[in-house]
Amino acid sequence: MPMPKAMPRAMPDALPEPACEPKRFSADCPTRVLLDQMADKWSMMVLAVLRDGPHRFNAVKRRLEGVTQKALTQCLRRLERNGLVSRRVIPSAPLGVEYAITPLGASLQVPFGALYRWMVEHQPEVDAAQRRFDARTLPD
Amino acid sequence: MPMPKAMPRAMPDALPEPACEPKRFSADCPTRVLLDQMADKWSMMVLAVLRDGPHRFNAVKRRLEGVTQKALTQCLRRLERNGLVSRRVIPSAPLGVEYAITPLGASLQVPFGALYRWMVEHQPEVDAAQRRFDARTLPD
DNA sequence: CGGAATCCTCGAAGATACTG
DNA sequence: CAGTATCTTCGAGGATTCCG
Repeated sequence: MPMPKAMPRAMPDALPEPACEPKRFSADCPTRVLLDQMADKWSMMVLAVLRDGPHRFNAVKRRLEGVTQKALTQCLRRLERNGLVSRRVIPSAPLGVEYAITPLGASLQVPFGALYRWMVEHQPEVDAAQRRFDARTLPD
Repeated sequence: MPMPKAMPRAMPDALPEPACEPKRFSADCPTRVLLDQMADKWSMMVLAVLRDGPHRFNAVKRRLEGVTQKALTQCLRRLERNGLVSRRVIPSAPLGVEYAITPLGASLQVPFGALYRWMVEHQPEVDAAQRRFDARTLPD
């Protein structure tokens, strides 16, 4: 599984303070690692599930409606690789793997909470904007 | 351009408070619209550029290293559709289009600031976790 | 049970060319 | 200048099967 194929690691630029000079931005900003992680269809929900305590693979899977085994495996691998989730093998009878949130993963939920609140709060505006846009473009 | 092909609009579930029941999560949560927007390679940088004031298309393009006109057009369309950016045509001589951040888009930068600070602050830990993971998996 | 390996498809990203 | 149109490529994502 050659996962880290083209992991970008350059240009510590991003968007700290209002830059007024013609500063240029590059796509391979280190913060992209996290944005890409959040972009994953299931990452945030996995973290939400694991907030209730450690879960086995199928226990997580059962709480995620419509996730495939492959997608969940990839998602958990990436969360583990980024240090947000830990994986522990239980040498029991039929085999068992337990996933748990790490302190790092738990700390992410503070800023994510702020973002989540923004999304819930402004969702009507976004929805209205979308309907306005679609009304202007589609029915031509 | 039939952009809104399968825009999900269902299941107001997400991750509000520590749910302790076997609540199930679905991928077509409304908050995905915003997460997918943030996931875009250039969205956040476009917003950062527009924070300095309105810009013409090529003015934005010049500040984004490596972006193609197609990618930038798509990105701006989506930002406009979601109500985060406004588009204004200037009927000048050779034609001109000015993009500006909306109040809604500006308000997003508050929670995003928190997230950005988390990313910068914890990037060393993420980086270390990645190196640890890769050291355990690759060199077998 | 918790995956890894394989095959397949479909849609997104890039390059190029043309236009109001 | 600010896009749209068309073609191709390429790889993520789903379905299925096999393994420790």
